[in-house]
Formats: sequence, C-alpha cells, structure tokens
Amino acid sequence: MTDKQINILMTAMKLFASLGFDGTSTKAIAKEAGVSEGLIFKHFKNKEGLLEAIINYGMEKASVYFAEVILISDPKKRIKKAISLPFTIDPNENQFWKLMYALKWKRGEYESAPLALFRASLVDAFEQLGYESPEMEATLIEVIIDGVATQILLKNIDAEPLLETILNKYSLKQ
Amino acid sequence: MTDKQINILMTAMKLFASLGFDGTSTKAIAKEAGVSEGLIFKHFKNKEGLLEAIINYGMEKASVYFAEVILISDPKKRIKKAISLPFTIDPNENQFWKLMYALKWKRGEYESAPLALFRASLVDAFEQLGYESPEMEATLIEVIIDGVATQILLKNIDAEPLLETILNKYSLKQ
DNA sequence: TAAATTTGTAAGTGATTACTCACTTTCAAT
DNA sequence: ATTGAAAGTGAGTAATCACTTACAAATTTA
Repeated sequence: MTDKQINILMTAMKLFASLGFDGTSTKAIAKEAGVSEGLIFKHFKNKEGLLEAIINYGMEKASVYFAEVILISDPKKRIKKAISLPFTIDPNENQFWKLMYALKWKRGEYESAPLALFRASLVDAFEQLGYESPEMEATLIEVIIDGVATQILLKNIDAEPLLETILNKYSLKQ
Repeated sequence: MTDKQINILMTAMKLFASLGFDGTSTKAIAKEAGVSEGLIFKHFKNKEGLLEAIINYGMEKASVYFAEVILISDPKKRIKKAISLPFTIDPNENQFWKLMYALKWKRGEYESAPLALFRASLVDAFEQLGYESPEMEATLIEVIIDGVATQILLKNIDAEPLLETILNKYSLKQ
C-alpha cells in the first residue's frame, strides 16, 4: 500500500461515511483525493473493490480490540472490557465505524470470524460465572454494544456515566 | 390517500428497505407497482417526497406504540412495556423499521417529538422508583431498544429468552 | 543506459438516473 | 350532456454514473 493508495482509501472512507456508498461518486473521490478518476480503478479494480479494501483495512485494526478482550482470562474483567469497547472508540476511527454500521443494513455479511470468537469468549465468561443462560447474556452484551455504538456515533451522549450505569447492572465496578 | 397511492408507497418502502434509497430507481418502483413512472412524481413531487410520505405514514402508526408506553402510570409496568417494544415488532412492519434504521445513518433527523416524550416518560419512571441516575437509566433503555431492534431486524435471534434475561436485570418479571 | 514495468492522466464510453411534458383517460359536478 | 379537474401515460431530457482506453511520465530492473 503506497501513500497515494492510502490517501484514496481514507478519502473514500470519509465520503462513504458521510454521504453513503451509493451517494458518493468515484469522480468525487478522485477530486477530493487529488488524483485522476482512472487511478482509482487501476488500484482497486472497481468501486466495490475500493469498499472492500476499506473494510479490510479497518477490520485489521478492529480485530486487535476483539483480541484484547478474548485474551483476558478473568471472566469478570473480560466482560467489563467487552462492555467498555464501544466507549473507547478512537474519534479518528469514528468514520470507519459509521460506515460499517451503515453498511450492516445493506449487506448480509454482518457476521465475521473474529466476531464469532468474541461472542464465544463472552459465553464462556458467563458460564464460568455460573449465569443461568450464558448464551442470552452474551447476546445481551452484543445488544448493548450495538446500541451504545449507535448512540455514540450518532448522538453526542455523555459516555462515562452511561458506562458506569451499565457496569453497575453487572456488579463489575470492582 | 387513494389505494393506488398507498400501493406506490408500499412498493417503494419494500424496495427502499431491501435495496436502499439510492439503490432503488423510480423506474423500478413504477414497474413493480404497475404504474407509470410519471405518476409517482405527480403524486409525490419527487423521490425525496416519496420517502417523506413513507416516513410520515409509518411514524403515524409507530407513535401509537410510544403512546401505549407513556400512558401507563405504574413506573415498573411502564419500563417493562418500553423494553418489550422492540420484541413486539409486527413482521408486517419489519420493512418499515429496516428502512428507518438504515436511514438513521444518512440523515440528521434521528430525534423526533414523540421520541422525546417517550424518553421523558422513562426518566420519570426511574425517578419514581428512586434510581440513582434516571437520565442514564433512560439512555440505557434507549440503547437496549436500539440494540435489540438491530438484532431482531438483521439476525434471526430467539427473542423471548432474551427479553426474559433483560427483564430479570431490572427485576421486572413481576 | 535501455528496456520494461508501474503509476498516472484526460478524454471519452454507453447505460442509467431523476424528472418533465404533451397528451389521453376517468369521472364527479353542474 | 358538458365541462373541468384530477388521474394516468409514455416518450423524451440533460445530467450523472461507473468504468475504459489510449497515451505519457515516473520508476524499477537488467
């Protein structure tokens, strides 16, 4: 990946996140990135290929966060870390997640391998803690993460007290 | 609203929900609805007007659900009803909500008057119950509703046990 | 340094887009 | 029965779309 390629990628991500995939023309991307439109197709084959490159690039970074949760052995700490995830979104990566959440509603690829592992580690944690229905508890965590991410990305909510409130529900204030 | 107008509206909603607003052409809507393309513009002025008509039509129905929550005087029952909302989505209205949730990521009009009232009634309920931070508790309910709706609309999750798990967290099993 | 490969451009391409317009049909009110 | 408005059509429009292609500059390889 050359600097110019990453430049195109980041410009496209920014526009996709704010105007949507369909709402962003390759001409607009080229103009904003300061390159010719043809170069986009030379590097990324087509518009869909450009989107895939963005998703891969972002997911590579995102899987690090999932790994950080999975590798925690103490179940309570693992759950706490999982809940904290959406609260620690780097504002620089805001656009990427906005794009990802918007795409969820247009594509079937909601599930992914790293996400399945993440979920399994949550089920395991609740099992260790002797919860009644670990599967449902894991789903609830996913629900909360989805909902929190939505609120954080779309509204300007006060994140810290909300995190506290949630952690209290799980007696995780340690 | 004539039958033909509602026919156009419903057809457009179906296509918008599955292919997205930008991904659906007015020509496709006309063909699917069995009318001429020009008629769409005669009735709804432009494509954006068609979308607005869909949103208004759906929101009129949706505000009934919000009202059902607000009118409950017992705070515990009110909260329980609020949490239950996304679990009782009529499958016939599935497409409408899919469209609404997809649109959230493209438009600033996330907030609305009935939604503000709904939130206020939740804050009030938590205040009555003596919760430490009613505002944050209300936000958490919104988060859960958002997250549950997302999971229900995009995945085929087992709704009932999840609802049970959530209600348990609030000691609302009555 | 010569050749070959990669990087980049600018001007196209046909297809599709939202939307218009001149026109016809339907139909209720006088 | 006549009129006038509303409902409905379908061919057309300019603009925009993703993408191609012929060519030039830059960079790497031999």
